[in-house]
Amino acid sequence: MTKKHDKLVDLVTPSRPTGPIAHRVKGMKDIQPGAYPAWEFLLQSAGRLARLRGFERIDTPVLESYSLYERSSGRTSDIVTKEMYSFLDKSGERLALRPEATPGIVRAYIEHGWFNLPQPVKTLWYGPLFRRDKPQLGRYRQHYQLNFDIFGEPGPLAEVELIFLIHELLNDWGIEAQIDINSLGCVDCRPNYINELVKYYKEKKHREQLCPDCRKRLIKNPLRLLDCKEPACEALAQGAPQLIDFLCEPCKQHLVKVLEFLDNLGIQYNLNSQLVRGLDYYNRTVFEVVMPSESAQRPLALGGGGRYDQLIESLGGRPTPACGFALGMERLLLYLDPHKVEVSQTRPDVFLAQLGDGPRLKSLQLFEELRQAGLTVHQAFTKNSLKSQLALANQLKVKYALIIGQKELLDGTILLRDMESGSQEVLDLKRVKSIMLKRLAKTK
RNA sequence: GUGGCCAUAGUUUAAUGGUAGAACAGCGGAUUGUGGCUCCGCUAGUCUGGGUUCAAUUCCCAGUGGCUACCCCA
Repeated sequence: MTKKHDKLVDLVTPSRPTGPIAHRVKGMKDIQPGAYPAWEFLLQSAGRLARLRGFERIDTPVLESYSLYERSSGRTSDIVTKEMYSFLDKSGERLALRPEATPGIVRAYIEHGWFNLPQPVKTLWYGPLFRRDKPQLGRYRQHYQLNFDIFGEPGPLAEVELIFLIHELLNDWGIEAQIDINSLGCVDCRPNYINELVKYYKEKKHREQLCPDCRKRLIKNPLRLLDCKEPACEALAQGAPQLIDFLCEPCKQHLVKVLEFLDNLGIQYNLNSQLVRGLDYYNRTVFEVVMPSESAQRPLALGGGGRYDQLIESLGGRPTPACGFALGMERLLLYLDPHKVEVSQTRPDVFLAQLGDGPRLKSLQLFEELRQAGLTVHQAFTKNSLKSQLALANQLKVKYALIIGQKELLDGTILLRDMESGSQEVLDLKRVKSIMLKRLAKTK
């Protein structure tokens, strides 16, 4: 039997390495025991609050065709050009590990004809994303995002609803972050602005002062010139034409309406004319949730999003207005109030302790019985000393310990110990289940 | 991708060119069946590969990884 098994292993790993096991891949992260409560807290909270607002949970594949991202995110964006994990499938098709969520969601919207659902369609999406950039605080090559999207709503109410939801979520999580808002205009007015902007920076006296990064930006992504933190560039940006002055009338109205609604709802925001998003598909309203940082020049973004009215059409769907928002899980976890997580944790009900073989057998049965009755039961049947069992019970923060030894087994009884007060009483073994159910119902 | 800092038990760290010390955690024990406090014991470590040297965990180089500031982004 072992022979066969060895052969199998050899087939899988022809040249078995002899050294230490391979290490974790750069930029990847394990979620270790004890870390999950915080993740679950975020997910459950997001799920609950989003559902109340009519968002429905969806998922899309991790693997998509490379061209999806090439077409949607912009051929010049860093995400597509430098950071995507892509490879050639055996079929010859180039595939990619999704670097962002929106294109896949939009693809699904088009492919399954979600425009036939009652509009607007509101979706909640959660999953891992892959970008091969240099790891840093709150940045991993595999990271998790929560995405909220609204399809089919052209009016300012769509982004207002998203921002309101974000506001509620941050509140629920005890995260005091700032919401930045800006408008990027639309296909009609933005080109005019960019022209003006480029013209301004191309003037010789201005161009000569630009930092090397900004010279690249001038060609690649002129909007980014505005938020460079180099002193010289910053000074130049002061005198540069402002996007807001170039917005066409509909865009201006749209922005004003968004801000008006937010004011009415009492949501704090920061109108930030420098805010520019890195992806090509955004138009009109863009927003970011940022956390000011003492060490970095730039605040850490916990999330970002905006309107993308042309994306669906450009991916082959019928023209559909849409907007969306993404929150980075790892970054949220950096600031999540641990107290909120702790409070959300429910303590286990019972720890079953046993002494000796007979009692151990009995407690195995009892364990099943209590578990089926819906109680959270812990045990350590492999441990022998009562001391170590109770120590474990203590660490698990259980409410009650049930102790059964030889004596109890003979008497048909069991000891109930209240782990908080330390008081103990003898119970009839036959009635444990009903007594425990009653007690735990009372404390709830 | 560019720059800076760093690399010792699971974690936080100490020390030395000559057999690595602690704290926390883990496990066990302090008269036989009682947790949280205390005390004691045990387990466990110099990232990898080269070089210098009688001798390297220590010095040098490279790699890898981490942190961090940029770029970019969640």
